[in-house]
Formats: sequence, structure tokens, C-alpha cells
Amino acid sequence: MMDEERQALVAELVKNAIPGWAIAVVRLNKAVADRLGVAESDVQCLHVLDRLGPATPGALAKQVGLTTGSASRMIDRLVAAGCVRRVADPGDRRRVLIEPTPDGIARVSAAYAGLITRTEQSLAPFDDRALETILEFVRSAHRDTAAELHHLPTPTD
Amino acid sequence: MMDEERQALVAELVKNAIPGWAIAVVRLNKAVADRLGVAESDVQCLHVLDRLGPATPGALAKQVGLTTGSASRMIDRLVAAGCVRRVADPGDRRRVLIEPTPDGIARVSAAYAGLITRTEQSLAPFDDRALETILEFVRSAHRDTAAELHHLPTPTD
DNA sequence: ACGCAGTAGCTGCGCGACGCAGCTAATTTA
DNA sequence: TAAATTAGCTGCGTCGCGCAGCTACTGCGT
Repeated sequence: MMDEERQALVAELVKNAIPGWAIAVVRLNKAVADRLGVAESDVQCLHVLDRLGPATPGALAKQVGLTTGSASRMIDRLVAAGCVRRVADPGDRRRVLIEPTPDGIARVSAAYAGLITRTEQSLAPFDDRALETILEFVRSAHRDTAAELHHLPTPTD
Repeated sequence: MMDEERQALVAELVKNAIPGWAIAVVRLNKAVADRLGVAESDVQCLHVLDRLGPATPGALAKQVGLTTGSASRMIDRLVAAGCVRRVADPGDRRRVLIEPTPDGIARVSAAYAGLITRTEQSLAPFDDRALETILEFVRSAHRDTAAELHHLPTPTD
């Protein structure tokens, strides 16, 4: 059985602190999309490309949570905005690789430069031991969220 | 000057771990909206109501990042879905208070019950000292994100 | 070698969420 | 009391999205 102190800490984290942060993150994502003049999906797509490198439209559709048709239009917009390029796959002539342009990467990272600076400053008071704890936590939170993504999508209810 | 170990930890956090989590959070938010059969803004609205209690349409519009007109339609949808109620403000007859229904609260928290359980399990290995560190970090990250929202918004701001 | 199912991506169409501008009603101010 | 301000709601155009169907290419089986 958990002691009360610990229970209160966990409850505060999962019921208040983390959800509050998550809500702000979603709002910020929308704000960034509005600021860049693109759809939220487009920003998400650029994030995925920035993290995973070139990918096919089909893979991007899965990552972003769109149908392949909508992903095709999304890529059209990003190409028109000069953020990505369509590159033919020589090995399979059906496939197309979507590749972020330097300008696309620069634009999206510029939008987050302020937040990164703020966060670095907020991390300053923590010692190395604490930073390791935080990193471990963030990674586990990422795993949990990703896992939930694969268990939740049951539209057939 | 920071030692290299510390610099690597901070860089990993702000350039990989946190963005990776944030991307998953945005995807999950969209997945939950799809699952509940409502717009992403609607889910965000329910979150805000859950955390802050009854609010006016204007306040909700600000919190969610919509115009008052779009917020009005959003509330129409949530009323139709049985998630919120419009309650007249007796003190100011122009104003309307939006109040979540028990059913609305229940539905949105049910959608996140799995994630909360997962997260509680992931927090089990951390001792009380580590949990305090994590809580402190999450709160500061929340503050940073919220602050960025007010500095980034519209170019006309 | 040939045909046929499977895969990858793109397009016509309708739906719905959004912003904008304008409206009414109620409150506040001069 | 009249004018200005605030709160919320509605017509209309725009645009992102899913769905279904299409073409092009691959690879499997006979």
C-alpha cells in the first residue's frame, strides 16, 4: 500500500499537472499552425519529418492520423509553401519520398526557438541527477501516450 | 560553463524527448476527438471546463483559441451532444455560463482513463524524491508553454 | 511469360469546422 | 436619457477532411 504522501504526488501529477501541460501543448500547436499559416496537420507532418527524416505519403498519413487522400492534399500544401519536396523512389516507381527542405525545417524550428530557450532556463535549477529523472519520466510518458494511441483507436463502438 | 554530461542531458530533453512526447500528445488529442465524434476544439473545451469549471463563451473562445462566433457553434455542438448546458447569468443578462454536464465530464475522463492507469504504472518505479522533481518539472514546463502562447500568438497581437 | 491480386498515391465530391462581418440585446458611461 | 461598449448569436464564403474511385506499378502464382 502506498503512503498518503506518495499517493497525493501521483494524483497531482496524473490529474492536474500533466493534463494541464498537455492542454497547453495542444493550444500551442494550434497557435504555431495559425502563425505559420498552415493546418495543424501540416505542422505535425513537419515535426514527423524533422524527427524521422524522409518518409512516404502513406507513412506520413499514419503518423499524422489522416487518410492517404488527405495526406496527398497536405503534401500539396507543404510543397506549395516550399516546406517539403516530392522525390521519386528509384527502387519502386509507385512510391514517393517526402523530404523536408532546409527552409521548412528552419521555419518550424524557429517557431519553437523561444520555447526551447525558456525550457532550458527552467531546467537550470535542476542538478544532473534530477535531469536524469526528468528524462526518464518524459520518455515513459511518451511511451504511454504512444501506447494509448494504438489501444484507443476503436471507432467501432 | 556547463559540463558536457549536463549539456547532453538538457539537449536530449529539449530537442528529442519533450518534442517527441508533445507530438504524441497532439496525435492523441486528435484520436480522442475522433473517437468521441467531435472536433478537436470541442475536446479542448471540455478539458478547460473540467479544469476551470463553468465559463462564458467568450472566455472559452480565448482558452481554446477560437473566435466568439466559432465558439458559439462549438457550444451548440456540445449542447447537442449532451456534454454541456447553457445557464443564464442572473447578474448580467447578456452573459451565459457554460456548464459541463456530469455525462460530459464522464465521457472525456473515460477516454483518458487508460492513459492515467498507464502513467500511474510508469510512475511506480520512481521514489518520492523523484516524483517531487518530476512534478516541479511538469509545472515549469506548463508555465513555459503557457508563456510561449502569449508571446507567440497572432502577428497582429 | 502471363495474368491478377495487392499496394502506393492521386482526384471528384460532399460534409463540416472555422473566420469574418453584421446583428440584437443588455450594460456602462457621459 | 443618449451614446458607447460588451456579450453572444447568425449568414456566408473558405478550406481541410473522409470517402470512393481511379491510374500506375509491383510481385505473386500458375
